[in-house]
Amino acid sequence: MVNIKEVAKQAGVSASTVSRVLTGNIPVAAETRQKVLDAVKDMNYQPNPLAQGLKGTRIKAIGLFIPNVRDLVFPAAVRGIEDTAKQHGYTVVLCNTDESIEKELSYIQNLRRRLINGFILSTARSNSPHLLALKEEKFPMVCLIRHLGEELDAVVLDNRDGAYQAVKYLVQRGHRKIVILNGNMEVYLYRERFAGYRQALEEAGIPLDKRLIFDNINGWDESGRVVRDMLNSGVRPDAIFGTSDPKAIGVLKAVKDCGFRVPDDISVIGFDDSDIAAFLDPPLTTVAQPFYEMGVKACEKLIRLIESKRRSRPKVEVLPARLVVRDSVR
Amino acid sequence: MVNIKEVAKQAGVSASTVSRVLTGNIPVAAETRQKVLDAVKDMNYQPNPLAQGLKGTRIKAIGLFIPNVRDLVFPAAVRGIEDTAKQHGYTVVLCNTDESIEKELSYIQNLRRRLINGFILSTARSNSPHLLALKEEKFPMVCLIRHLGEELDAVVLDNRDGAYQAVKYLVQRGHRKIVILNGNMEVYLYRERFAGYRQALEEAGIPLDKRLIFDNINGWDESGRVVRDMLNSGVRPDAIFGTSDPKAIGVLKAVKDCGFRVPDDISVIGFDDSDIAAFLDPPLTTVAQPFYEMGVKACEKLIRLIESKRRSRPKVEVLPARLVVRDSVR
DNA sequence: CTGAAAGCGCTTACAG
DNA sequence: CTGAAAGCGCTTACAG
Repeated sequence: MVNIKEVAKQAGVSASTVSRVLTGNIPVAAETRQKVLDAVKDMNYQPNPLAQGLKGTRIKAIGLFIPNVRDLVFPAAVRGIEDTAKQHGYTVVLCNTDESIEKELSYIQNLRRRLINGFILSTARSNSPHLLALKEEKFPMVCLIRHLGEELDAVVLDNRDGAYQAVKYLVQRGHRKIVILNGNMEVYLYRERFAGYRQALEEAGIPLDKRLIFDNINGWDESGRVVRDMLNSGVRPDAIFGTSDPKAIGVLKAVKDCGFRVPDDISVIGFDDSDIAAFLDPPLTTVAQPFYEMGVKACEKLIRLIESKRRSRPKVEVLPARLVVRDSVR
Repeated sequence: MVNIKEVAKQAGVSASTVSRVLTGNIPVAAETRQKVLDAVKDMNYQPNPLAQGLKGTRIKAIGLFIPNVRDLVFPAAVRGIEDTAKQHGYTVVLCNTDESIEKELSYIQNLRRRLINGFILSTARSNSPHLLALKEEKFPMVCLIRHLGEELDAVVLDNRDGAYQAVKYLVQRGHRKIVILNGNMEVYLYRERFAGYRQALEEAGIPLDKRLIFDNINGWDESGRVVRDMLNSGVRPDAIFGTSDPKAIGVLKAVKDCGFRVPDDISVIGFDDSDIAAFLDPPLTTVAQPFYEMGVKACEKLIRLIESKRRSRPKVEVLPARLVVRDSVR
């Protein structure tokens, strides 16, 4: 690999000059500049980012924390982030945290030292002191999809309203006995979605029924199991609200496995509008979360944070939720 | 961030000594060693990987090229890779190439200079001179899922046999008019799958029928469109073989949209056994490609390549395909 | 076994 | 506008 000295030699200038034309913020005579540019092109020279990084220049990389790429919902966001990063010359390091604090810590340990200029976090529970600590160090970071309150920049959906819209729609269609399959209530977004559920029911004068409320459910296997147990035990709801598409997918299958039709016997509604939603049978009615766009926004926000000198106050950007009506609700 | 000098000072030794105990391959007196370790622990010191990288030490990062994380099939492989990488202290940089040579080139340009120790490529078409060139430079790399012949290490499935098993199964179940929806024939793996299709038909004495063979089809939208057109034009196959699960998913929907039942009227078979396959309706019969395990294997192979001095001859590891029978074939 | 020195490939004050 | 020098934080021959 050719280095700056060899380029300097070929161009007949000093290494300093080469560096100056390449970094670009210090003026160089047009003629000299051209000679350097020619040599650079000729030798196909590219500065070593490690050396640049050592000098404090940007290494142009960001760390992305998500629970699991393998979850239906994250790839679209990841793609939005990566596309945006690439566009700005940044590289993205993927970290699967499985929502484990230990894993997060070990990634942070590993990446913190200048190998990365900032983080996008899609992983936060309410108690994340290690993340707040990073924030204290002025490490650029933005939360995506999930967030930790007002202290950190974030791009999130209006989760309460999304759930509200979903359940309100169910109510409007005449359903009253509405099951909610919710995620871990330690995660802010699930608390919000529950709040939306409750609000819609309250407005309709439908009392909360503990037997219809299921917490801390993850993914399709778990949601399927819960629904099967419920149905087998004789409970017979009008509709089931899965607070994520994976949960709704588990519901779809479990309901049919138990001999009921969707939506004729039981309506199902999801949350996410993942890529597969329209291809399910029946096509899933669900609340859209524009993952790709959210990824783009989060990444742009982060790069702005990294590249701007002064810190402005953190802002959490709340995007509107939108119900996508397909055929899984009667 | 504390650096090696400060640690040396606290431990009362030279920076050289600190470096020696940390890298570990040069002997240090037990007592000195302990002092250093104490200081390191005390100050929570971690060497700056940038500086280490500059000196030629491993930066411990790998670049992962896939067409698109958002495709159903890649996340599981990505996860296998990332888990393995993490276990070995490596970091993975995700690159979505969209099968574009230009994108690949720009990633290579960007990552080559020591920011990455090697590549995992899941992206190769048959003409990939830029990848072969990397290989020439002795850059460690391994192909995953797709490969480029014998010159490069690789972990792939026995694609021909997988397709053969699928179509043979169809034939055994009494189907004769079997449509194949195949991918881009420039991709080796799709040529192989086609070969398997042909072989199974030949063995059964069923002549190839051009009207049942569709090439260069990508993803569910395209496959759905093709199937709808075919069905509307009056062609009525016994079975449809989608050479990837996404294609099969498009088929499932299109067939039903056209008023036919799966599998009663038309059987459908896929390839991949993606996570969602069992949750489709009907659950999809498909050829399993153990993505996670393949990711693990590829990553281990790459790390071995990176960390071993001498190059051994490239080996392509071909894993056996396995048909997973569910309910989409009559 | 240990320290002082050189050097990895850059960038950026410091002179001129 | 340009060059020589120092320095980023390490590692590793070179002496001792």
